[in-house]
Amino acid sequence: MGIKIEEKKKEKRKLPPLPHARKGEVVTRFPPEPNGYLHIGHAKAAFIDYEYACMYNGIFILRFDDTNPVTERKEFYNAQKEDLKWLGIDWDKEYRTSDNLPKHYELAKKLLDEGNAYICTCSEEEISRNRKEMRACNCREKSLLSWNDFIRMKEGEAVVRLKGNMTSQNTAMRDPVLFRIIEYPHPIHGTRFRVWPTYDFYGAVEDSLSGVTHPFRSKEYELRDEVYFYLLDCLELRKPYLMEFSRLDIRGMPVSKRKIKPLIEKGIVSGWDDPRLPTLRGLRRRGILPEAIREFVLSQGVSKAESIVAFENIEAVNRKILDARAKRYFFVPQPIELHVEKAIEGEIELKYHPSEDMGKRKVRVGNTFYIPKEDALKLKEGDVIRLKDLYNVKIKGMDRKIFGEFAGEKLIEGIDKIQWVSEEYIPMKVMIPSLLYKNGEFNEESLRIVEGFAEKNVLETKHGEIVQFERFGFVRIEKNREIVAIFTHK
RNA sequence: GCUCCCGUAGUGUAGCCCGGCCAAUCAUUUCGGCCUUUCGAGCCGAAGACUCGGGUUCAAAUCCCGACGGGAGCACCA
Repeated sequence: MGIKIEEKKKEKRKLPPLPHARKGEVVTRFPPEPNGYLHIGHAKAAFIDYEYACMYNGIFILRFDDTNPVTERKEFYNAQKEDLKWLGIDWDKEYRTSDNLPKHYELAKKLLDEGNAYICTCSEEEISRNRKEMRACNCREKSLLSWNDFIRMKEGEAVVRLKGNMTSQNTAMRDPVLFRIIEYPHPIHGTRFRVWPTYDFYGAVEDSLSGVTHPFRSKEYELRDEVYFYLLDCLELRKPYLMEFSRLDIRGMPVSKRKIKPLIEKGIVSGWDDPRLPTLRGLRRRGILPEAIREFVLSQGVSKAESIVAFENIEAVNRKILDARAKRYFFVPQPIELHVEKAIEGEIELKYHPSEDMGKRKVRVGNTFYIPKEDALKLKEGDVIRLKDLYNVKIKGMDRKIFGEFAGEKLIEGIDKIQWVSEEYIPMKVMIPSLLYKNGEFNEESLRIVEGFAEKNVLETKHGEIVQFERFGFVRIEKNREIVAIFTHK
C-alpha cells in the first residue's frame, strides 16, 4: 500500500488525451520567432507540443518562423535552442520557415492563377478602412497585375491578399494579406528574398506541408482559424487538427516580450536574464529548475480559460524538487558577533543534507561566532540558545557584541537553534528578487540586497549551484568577479 | 462599437463534449497538530468554489436562452 502511494506521487504529470490521435501518428511543432529570448509562456507551448509528441510516440518539430527579416536576429536561433535544451526538450526535426519560401511562392502563384488571391495596391489605410466598411476595392476583381509584376514592385506598393469574404463577421476573413515586400536583409538569407509571407499564410501552409497533425497555438489566434482552414481549402492541402490554449499570465510579472522589452530599455531591469523576469534565463538565474517549469506549466493544462497565476505556485513546485537536492550551508544575514567563553575549539563536521546522504563539510570553530541580527535582538541575559549542530550557549550579556558561555552539548528541547558562522567566513551579498509590480504599481523593493557572512565552505560551490542557506532560504550561487547569491525562495 | 472566446474555493486546476455515482478532484494558500538540531521538507487534519437569472428534465457544474464580468481580434506583427 505504502509503495503504491509512493509510485503514484512520483508519477509524472500527464496531459489529457489528444482528440483524433493515434499512437505513432501524432506530429506536433513548436514555432518560435527568433526575435528574442524565450519566456515561460513559450515554455508552456513548447512543453505541450513536446509532451504530446512523447505521449503518442510521435514526432516533434522545432520550426523557426523567421519571415520578418526586420525583427529576426541571428543570435536568437541558437539562444532559443539552448533554452529549449535547458528545459529538457528535444526535437526530432528542425527547420526554418524561411527556407521554404520558393515553395510558398509556388503556392502563391496557384492562388493567384485560380482566382483565390489578388494583388492589391491600396495603401494600408485604405485596406483598413475598406475592411471596416466591408467594401472590396477595385484591385480585388479588376487587377491585371500578376505575381511576376508583384515581385518587381517596391516595398509598400502592393501586397498579395486572399480573396476571403469582405462582408464576413469575422474581420480576419476580410481578405487578409498573405505576402508583402520587405527590403531588409534577413539574418540567414541576406537579400535573397524580398517577398515575405505573413503568419496567416505560412502558419497554415507549414503546418500542413510538414505533416503536423495537432498544431497548438494560443488563444489570440482564434479568429484566424477560419482563415487557416479556408486557405488550406483553396490550396487543396491537408487540414491539421488545430487547437488553442490560453496564455500564461503571472500576477505582478510581465510575461510577454512586448511588456518586458521596455523594462530593459528603460533600465528598470538589468537585462533579459534579470532574476525578476519570467524569461527562461531569468528563471534560471533565480534558481528555478526546468523540471519545476515543466511541472508548473503542465499543471495549467490546455484549456482556454484565462487565469492569472501566482508565482508562489512555481515556487512551491520548485521548493519540493530542490529540497531533496540542495546542499545546506550556513549564512548569517546582518551578522552580530558572539563571543563564547569556555568554547570548545577545533574542527567539526556538518552534514550537507539532513536526510539525504551527501557527505559532510568541515568547519573550524573557536570562541568567536556571528549570528543573525534578527535572532540576536530577541536575546536576553540568561537565555540559552543552541548554535545549530554545535552546542548550547548561555547569554551572559551584550553591548555591541554578545557575550555567552558554553552551556553543554546536549540538545535541549524547545530552544532556538540558530545558524552561525565562525571566524572562517566570507562576506556575501544576497540579491532578493520579488514581484516587479504590486497592486499594479512598480515595486520599488523588487530587488533588495542583503549582506551577511557565509561559512567559508560556500567557496567550494560551483557557479550556478543552488543550495539552501539554512533558515534563510534557497539561493543560487553566482561566481563572477565576486561571489553572490540570488535568493530563490524560502 | 462590432465579432469571437472564457467564467468551478484566495490562487491554479479536474469534472462539462456523452446530465444522475459531484454533499465536486488535485495542487497551492491559510490555520491547527505531529515530526525534524533549519523559519525547509515530510506526515495528519481543517477552512474554502460550480458568476447571476430563467428554461428543458424525474434529475443540471454539466444542455438551451439571457444578463453580468474578464480576455482577444478588428496590422503589410506573430
